[in-house]
Amino acid sequence: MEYKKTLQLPKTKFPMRGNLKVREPEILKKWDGMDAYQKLRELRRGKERFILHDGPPYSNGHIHLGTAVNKTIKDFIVRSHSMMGYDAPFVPGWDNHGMPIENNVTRELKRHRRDFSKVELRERCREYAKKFIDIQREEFMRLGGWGSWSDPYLTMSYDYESKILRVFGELVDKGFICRGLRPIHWCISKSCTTALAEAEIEHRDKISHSIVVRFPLIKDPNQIFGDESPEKCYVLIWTTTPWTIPANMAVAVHREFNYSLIKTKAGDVYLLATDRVGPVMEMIKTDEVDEIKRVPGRELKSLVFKHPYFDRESPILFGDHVTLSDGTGVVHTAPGHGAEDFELGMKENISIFCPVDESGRFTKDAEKYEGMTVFDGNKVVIKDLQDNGSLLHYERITHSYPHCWRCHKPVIFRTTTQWFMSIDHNSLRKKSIEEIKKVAWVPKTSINRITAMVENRPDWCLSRQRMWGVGIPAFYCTDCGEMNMTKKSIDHAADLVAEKGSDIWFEAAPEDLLPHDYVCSKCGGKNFRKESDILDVWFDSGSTHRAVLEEREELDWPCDVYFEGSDQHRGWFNSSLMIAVATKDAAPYRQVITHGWTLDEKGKAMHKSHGNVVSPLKLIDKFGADLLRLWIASTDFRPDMSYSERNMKRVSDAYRRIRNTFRFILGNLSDFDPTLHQVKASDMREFDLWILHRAQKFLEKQVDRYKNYDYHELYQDVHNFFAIDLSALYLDMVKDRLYCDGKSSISRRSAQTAMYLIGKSLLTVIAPVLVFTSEEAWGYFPKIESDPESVHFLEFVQPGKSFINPELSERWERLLKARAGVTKVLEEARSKKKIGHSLDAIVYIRPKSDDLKKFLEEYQEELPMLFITSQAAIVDEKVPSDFLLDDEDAEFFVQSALGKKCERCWQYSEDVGSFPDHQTICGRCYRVMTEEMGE
RNA sequence: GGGCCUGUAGCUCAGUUGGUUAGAGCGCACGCCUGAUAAGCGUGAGGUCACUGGUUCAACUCCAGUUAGGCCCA
Repeated sequence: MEYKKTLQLPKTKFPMRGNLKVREPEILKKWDGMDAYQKLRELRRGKERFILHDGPPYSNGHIHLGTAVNKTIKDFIVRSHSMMGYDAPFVPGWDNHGMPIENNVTRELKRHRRDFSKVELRERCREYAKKFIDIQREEFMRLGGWGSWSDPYLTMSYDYESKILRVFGELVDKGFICRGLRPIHWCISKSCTTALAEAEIEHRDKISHSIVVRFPLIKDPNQIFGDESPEKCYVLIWTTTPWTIPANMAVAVHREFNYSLIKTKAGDVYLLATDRVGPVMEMIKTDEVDEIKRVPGRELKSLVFKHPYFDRESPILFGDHVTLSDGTGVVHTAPGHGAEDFELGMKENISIFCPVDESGRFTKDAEKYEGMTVFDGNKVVIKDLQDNGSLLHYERITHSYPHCWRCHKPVIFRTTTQWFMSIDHNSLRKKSIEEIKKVAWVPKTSINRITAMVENRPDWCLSRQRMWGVGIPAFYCTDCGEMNMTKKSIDHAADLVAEKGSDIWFEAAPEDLLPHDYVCSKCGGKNFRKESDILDVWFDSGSTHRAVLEEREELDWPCDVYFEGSDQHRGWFNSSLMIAVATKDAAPYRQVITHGWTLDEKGKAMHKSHGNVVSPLKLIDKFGADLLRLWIASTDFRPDMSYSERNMKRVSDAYRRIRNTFRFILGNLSDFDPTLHQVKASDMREFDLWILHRAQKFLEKQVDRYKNYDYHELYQDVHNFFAIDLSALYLDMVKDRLYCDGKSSISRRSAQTAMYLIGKSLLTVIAPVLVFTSEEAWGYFPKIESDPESVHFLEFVQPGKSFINPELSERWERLLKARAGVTKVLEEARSKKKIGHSLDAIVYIRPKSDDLKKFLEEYQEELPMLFITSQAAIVDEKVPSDFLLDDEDAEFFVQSALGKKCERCWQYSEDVGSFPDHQTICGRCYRVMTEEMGE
């Protein structure tokens, strides 16, 4: 007879292999069909809210690995909180305006761009942005994240654009907005031609011209140079931007440094910092020199030098920014072309001279250089200096220099009239720092970064000389030139934008953008010109909390969490904070979590030019979204995350373990109906209660992991629980009962009850990470009436606190310790070919203490199950055996199992053969066959 | 150049206020099973805790410096 057919072997259609590439899209379709996200909202309606506010990615290009990591962890956060019972909505958003899109659009049009009006170009930008919103939405959704994808927030939506203007209006009203002449980074490349914000600058190496130049002395009222003939006296300066020489207005020294007068063999006298004499003399290749005088910097006051070739004075000024780290200790000062130079110039009432236009060409103020670009001008300036003998040294050097983050070209400093948000108005900076202290920063150290950021940031330059964005709603009176902008005029514009979009600003005539009968506040004139600058896109995204948190019914201001990459300390965390504190006196977030960057296998940043960029789309195609999600969960996101194929392999293995364990559980629950077959705890087997205790403890811990965002520890714990507690221990040992005991026996139902309770709990605990697999398994899982159609609608399920039983747990831990000795001695016997399967063996244990002996004897019945041997015995004397192990608690001996192998359960037993109608099976199986199987 | 962060077995992570031979899982090696089978089980080998110096009776843990990498800035 084929006894195999009388066993309850696992039976399930849940496939062993994930085949995620095919299955995940099916599940997505299912979710779409049931409107899953909305349904979850309804289920959680009225519950306490947990709001994660999505930072908007830029709607340009496909998603990359970093974006995938960001959105996926956001999904972990949102889903886990939803499973904790919160109403946790997720409203995704996109940042749409800005240079990159404008550049791409104009680049596509090439030279035809001039045939298009601003409004037409903006229309193209809008289409471009829309295209990538759709692309990225598809890509994000494929990752498995739930959210209001059909109704995201977009910074280019009319409502949003209108809200930007209203927020701007509030700032105007409160006095935060001002116009001013400022030196700013300026990109002169054809595609940009704009002011750049701090965040739009990247530093990279550049080859520059390093020059040392002498400026002749013209005024020396205090006789610093003494009797030296004035036409031989000079001050030395060093610069790496020769093109700023035409804009030189002064030379700066440090009060606290010493300066030397150096006389060369040729009789020239040079003024420079004492500490710089050596290096500079070496540079200009003059070593035969005498120091004829040493003067404290403060005494150099009133010296005036002459511009090397323009008829212009260049007086000595004092500046704290002067250093001795390189150069001559005397700084060439061009207030039109540098931040510190500008500040010094303002302070000392030096004219802010900026003879360079927006395309980087010298203006007529630069006289002979008019029309040249500054970078071409470099060479001409150097030649001019050389020709008139002012150039003492020239070389090319490589140094770190600011570049435009979009076109990657070097930028220049240029002083222009810009719009600013004042960071110190109304104590904004101070208040912001106070607000920072009230926010929970994760990791804790990130508070250092944001604080330093806010303490040191300059005023926010809000204007951009571009067209793809929200126009700054200012008007200039064409009669008197007065700038006109009030909260009322801005609100009027905002109303129009709400209705027609910000295009209206570019389309309509000024009078159609102003309230009726509006007149110039200064002269009463009625003719206006519109401001042509637009707002910095960081202003758009810095307003999300106002335009989204505040405006959406399902969201709240402030929100619970911002979660972004660590670069956003300077970006979104900062801009959001500025606007929030300025307009609402508080931070827009209670907690800010930052994640590191995704690096390649070697820990290097991913760059297109390095060819080490990993596409999440390719990974999904190859491995499936759940595997990508599992990799993300497995890696601590706080430092940087290093991606490699090797890691993906490791995660695949872990995934298979998890999947197969579920498959085994499902297979063994195929005949289990929880409403009919659950065994109450008091009737359950002790071993089943032990695993329920373990599971309960484990699951409680994992909820804390979710609360603390410790997904990588959760991953480790989950994997260990599956691999050790379940697969290696519990499930392996319980197989005999599941397979061989009577189908409806209480021992089997007891095991099934444990597996059912644990299985359901585990599905919920992995659900936030393995969104697809948990859903798929849920489809095969035994249900009760109240079970929802999606596992993601559940709150975290646990077997119950009543299963916590430390005393019982301690006893089973002790038994498992004995088991460790047994497996070792079995391995010894196996390696010598004495046994194959552990059921081939009987194990004898000779405890070294009476206590252990007594304890093991209590569990005599359970020992064979525990060891998966046919028999186990506690003995007082040594047992003759070649296979023994002596550990600190006991001695272990192995012999061949007694009796014959039962054909049904494969255990050896001495009663095999004693049942005439079933000659090849043991007593236990005989009873099952005759009584429970009703034979 | 400055600020902040990171560096524990091949991989991913633990390691409580400094205190006995630094842990886990995976991977790897070897073996078993063939009633979870493109599965399952067992045993075992892997670490000068980035480096150097210091504090201490004692340092992966504290301090200083170096080095490698990251983000932000100049």
